[in-house]
Amino acid sequence: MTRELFPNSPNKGEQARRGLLLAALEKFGQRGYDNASVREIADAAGQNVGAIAYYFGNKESLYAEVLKGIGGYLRSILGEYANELRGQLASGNLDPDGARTALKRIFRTMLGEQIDGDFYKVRSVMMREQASPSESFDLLYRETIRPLHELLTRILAVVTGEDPQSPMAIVRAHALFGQVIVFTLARETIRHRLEVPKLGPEHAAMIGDVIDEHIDSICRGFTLPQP
Amino acid sequence: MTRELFPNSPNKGEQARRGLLLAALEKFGQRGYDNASVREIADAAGQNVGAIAYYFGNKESLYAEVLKGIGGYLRSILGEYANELRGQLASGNLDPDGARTALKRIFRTMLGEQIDGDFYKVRSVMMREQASPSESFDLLYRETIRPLHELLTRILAVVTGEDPQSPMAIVRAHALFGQVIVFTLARETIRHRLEVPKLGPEHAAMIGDVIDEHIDSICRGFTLPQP
DNA sequence: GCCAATTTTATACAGGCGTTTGACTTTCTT
DNA sequence: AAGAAAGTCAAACGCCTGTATAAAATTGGC
Repeated sequence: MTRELFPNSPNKGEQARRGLLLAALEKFGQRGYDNASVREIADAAGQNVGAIAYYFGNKESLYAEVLKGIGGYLRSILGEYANELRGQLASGNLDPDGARTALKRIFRTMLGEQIDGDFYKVRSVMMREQASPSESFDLLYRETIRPLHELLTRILAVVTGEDPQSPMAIVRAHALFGQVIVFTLARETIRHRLEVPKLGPEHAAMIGDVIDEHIDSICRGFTLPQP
Repeated sequence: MTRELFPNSPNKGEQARRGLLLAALEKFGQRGYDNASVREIADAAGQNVGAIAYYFGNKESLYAEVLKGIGGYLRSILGEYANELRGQLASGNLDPDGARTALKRIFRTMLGEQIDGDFYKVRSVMMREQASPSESFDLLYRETIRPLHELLTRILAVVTGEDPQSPMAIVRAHALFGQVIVFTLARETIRHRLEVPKLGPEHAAMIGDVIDEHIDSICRGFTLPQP
């Protein structure tokens, strides 16, 4: 649960292992699982091809380890705050205003990470997994994606007064979620449309402002009586 | 500009060509560009491997043709209505209420297509292209995605009163767009969360209802004075 | 400094890939 | 019906892949 994708270590073997994991993340992200060859990954890590078999058994297990690392990293981003919110939800100490603020903070954090941070290395792997989930993706979904999605749904349900288990509440949370991750998933589209060579923190801030507005508007639809 | 992904033809050669394109779309969608082998595609089309070289030159050109077909199909879905809206925009005959209705209709149409329709064959290919755009994707972006995105931005700008060329208007349209396509891009996630084996028309309807609400709320944020 | 365990290395292997080739069959034109 | 054009097909090519092997080099504990 550190902010490091893969923890460092003084051991020689562990360092080689870590180097392979980092190189694998990079190459899998850049070129996809199939296009990234084990030789290429080993070269990028300054290792021999055999090292992958030695440390991970085979290519697929290396990939599974990379996904595990991604899961831990993603959880670490929102980890403490998410637990805090879970506590407030459990004790009933989250009112609609607090829930609205929490949503905005979560989305801001996600946006910041996705546009700066090490996330860019993680992004492509995640996107490819959404397009064609591997067996290892199940683990990532169960341990990382679903808990976050459930948390979002429960927070939003505080605002809307819906049952957080109801399909509509889940769909609503997913739609809101979509407003954020579309800037990751369809990153090239928005980058082209804004005609910028690269999305930076200033874009993350502006996107955050727009999404804040939308969150406020949508929430107001529930707290204000319908006209 | 038909609703057929690839037009049929009485010619023998054209039929073989079409069979290869359909099989290629299916296989590229199921397994990705690299994993779908030319032998596999040819088999699925009931053709010999050499047929791909004969009709398309090589695998990459076959893929480019598939992407072209996808572009035409996507344009055909909203084609007439989009042109109608462009006319209304050009003549200034679109008021905020009409714009809001148009947004809802466009999103409903997209949702319906993405959940039923032939779109499911197209979806995986599109998702993979977002993860790692090929050279052929540029064409798809320029001729299909960008025009739709620009249209959405202009319609939304009628409601918000923003300059449709301004970054905020573009970002706002992208966020709204995200609410819809997240049900395609992160389809597995919502399917798991709703605990259904398959998303059907009834889900498309419910999702449409939720998104309509959100559109209305967000638009009301601009038409009503801030409290 | 030694020995055992760990790590690194080069090489080999079988299999699948996209593509090419050239002979063959079918279809169309006149 | 004949000849040309279009389409089909099996076989083979060179290349790259993931993995296995076994020898060589390095490391760490005593």
